[in-house]
Amino acid sequence: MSVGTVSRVINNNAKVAAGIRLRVLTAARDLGYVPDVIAQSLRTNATMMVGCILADITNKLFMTAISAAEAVLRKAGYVIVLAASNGDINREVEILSMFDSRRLEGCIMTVSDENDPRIIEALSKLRMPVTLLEREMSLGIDCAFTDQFSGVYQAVTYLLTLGHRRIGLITVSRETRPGRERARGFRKAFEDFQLPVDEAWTAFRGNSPEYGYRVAYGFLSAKSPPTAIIAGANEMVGVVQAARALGVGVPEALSLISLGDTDLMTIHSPPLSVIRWDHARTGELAAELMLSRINNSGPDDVRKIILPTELVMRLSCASIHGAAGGA
Amino acid sequence: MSVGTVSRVINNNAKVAAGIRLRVLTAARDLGYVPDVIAQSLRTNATMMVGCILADITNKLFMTAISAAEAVLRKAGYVIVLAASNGDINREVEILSMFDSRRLEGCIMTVSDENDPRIIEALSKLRMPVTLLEREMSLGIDCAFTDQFSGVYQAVTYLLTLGHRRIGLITVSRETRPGRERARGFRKAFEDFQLPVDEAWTAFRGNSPEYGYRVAYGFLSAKSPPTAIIAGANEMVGVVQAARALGVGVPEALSLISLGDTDLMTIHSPPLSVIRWDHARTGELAAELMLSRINNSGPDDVRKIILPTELVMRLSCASIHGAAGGA
DNA sequence: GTGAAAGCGCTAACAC
DNA sequence: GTGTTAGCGCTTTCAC
Repeated sequence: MSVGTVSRVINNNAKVAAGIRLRVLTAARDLGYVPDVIAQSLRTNATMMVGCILADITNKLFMTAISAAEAVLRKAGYVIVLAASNGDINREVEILSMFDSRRLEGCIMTVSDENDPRIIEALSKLRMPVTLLEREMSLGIDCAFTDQFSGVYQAVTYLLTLGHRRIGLITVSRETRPGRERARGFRKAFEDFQLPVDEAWTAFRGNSPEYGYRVAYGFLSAKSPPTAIIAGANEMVGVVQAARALGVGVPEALSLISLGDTDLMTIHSPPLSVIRWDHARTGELAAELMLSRINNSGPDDVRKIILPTELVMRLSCASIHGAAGGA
Repeated sequence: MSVGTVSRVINNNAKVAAGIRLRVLTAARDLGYVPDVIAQSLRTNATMMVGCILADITNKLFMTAISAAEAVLRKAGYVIVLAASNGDINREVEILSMFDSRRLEGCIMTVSDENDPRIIEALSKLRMPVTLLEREMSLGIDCAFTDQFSGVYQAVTYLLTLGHRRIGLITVSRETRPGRERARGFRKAFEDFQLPVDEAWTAFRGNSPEYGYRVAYGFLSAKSPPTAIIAGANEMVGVVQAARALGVGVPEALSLISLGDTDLMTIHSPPLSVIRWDHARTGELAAELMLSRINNSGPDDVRKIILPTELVMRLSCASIHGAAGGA
């Protein structure tokens, strides 16, 4: 009963005599033997770990994706190493190189700026595969994201139809796919209505309630303020607070649409209309992309998965002509 | 320039001639050399990883603690391996043994049942140190938790003072410290008021909006329903929805106090009074306990850290004698 | 079907 | 100060 044999039964690989196998197994149990994954990793070059980098690991929407990713990765024997970047590119680069030296087999992440040369360089000289979550880069990197263009396009179109013309948009940076696509959807909706695009009420430095509050407070204090605001789920918290602070009624004086659905949106009264998508599915798909990349299965070319968004009408949007209504 | 020397400059340990050191460093940079942490780990027995197990990694309040823990662990060179148990003890045991075979150096976790023999056995034969987050066990395990007894005691006392007598409590299982302490605080408040403890309106199978909804719906449909409900932050979402569904006004007909503060509580109108505590601090302290355990610094005996809670009065509680009010 | 032995990339003890 | 070497716990040829 040599170490080789033990190894064989542990990995129940080759054919081992049933008797020996049993003896090894019982001995292992009795001794409380646990294979040392570190040593295995050194030998096999497989650490069975994938990294995840998020700007904020406290964000429920993103963590919903990570949670789903964790479930599929776990099923494949992988474990998740989680790190927060706070939206700092330097930290992202740092974490990436740390993941690299720890030999993680892949990384699912949200870069904070798709165009920053530092991250581009880091990513291009990385030995492990990366899958982007809600991000897109021209580096031959797989990604899974949602159709924020259509989401905002739909939201703006809806508001335009209700008669709104001064429409606010408070969201994340355009250095990132969602911000860029949202800006694009915003413009396109105006254009398709043959209306001049009015970007006076757009703000792209989100992602926090504080930012939402500050910007919305400014917007709503103007001489002729926007009559509707579309905001990211995080920023929306601040928007609602600003409206309340200024005594601006929803939806009579201000229509609201959140980009991303949370408990908060239905608790608000009136319940907020939202652009919604399946965060968990995003994470699942990102994990599957990752796994097939790790296993070298699947096609060799870059894969980009795009998921739909939908407009959920609740009661936070009113017609500008006076009558309140949810549709 | 031998491997030994290289190792020495990488770990800038012993004295290496400045010239050699420089040569090694530049060579390393030019070749893009990254030390293999796996090999280091095998050799030094230090993986520089600590695990975290949460029932739900989507829970913002707990992730706030983990995020803070991650920050302090990172400063010490550690990385976090995150796993979700879904509140399933078997999975907790499984994850623990997986962490063990991966040689993680420690684990910060929330067990789902402090009394389950399976987890007790697993924990007692674990080679790595464990720190409990919001949990307490009699196994000589360090823990960091908040004073939920006082929180609920304060909340109930406040409501009793306002004249409420039928008070609901919807929260997590008593197999877990917070549930147990909340139950204790509930009873104690009644006793100190010389009032019979009325546990008709308590429910201890939370932790979800759905549960909150179901229970609150039942409570509020009774012939003489509770006039106040205290509920965990998650459950509170459902409580609010149930109240709305049944047309029960807050605070006129129902006073509400949330156990745990979230954006949601201030967005609700009227803003909800809450029992609040510092989630981030909890995580920080758990991480510090962990580090000192790993480094064998600090005293050898079990350390239990208890953090305060506070009552934040907003506008969701009314006097039972008719007049609404926040205090 | 099983044992012996090499070697994964590193660190640390030991010589010099 | 620096080079040499053993060995961390495992997997995987290669003999038998």
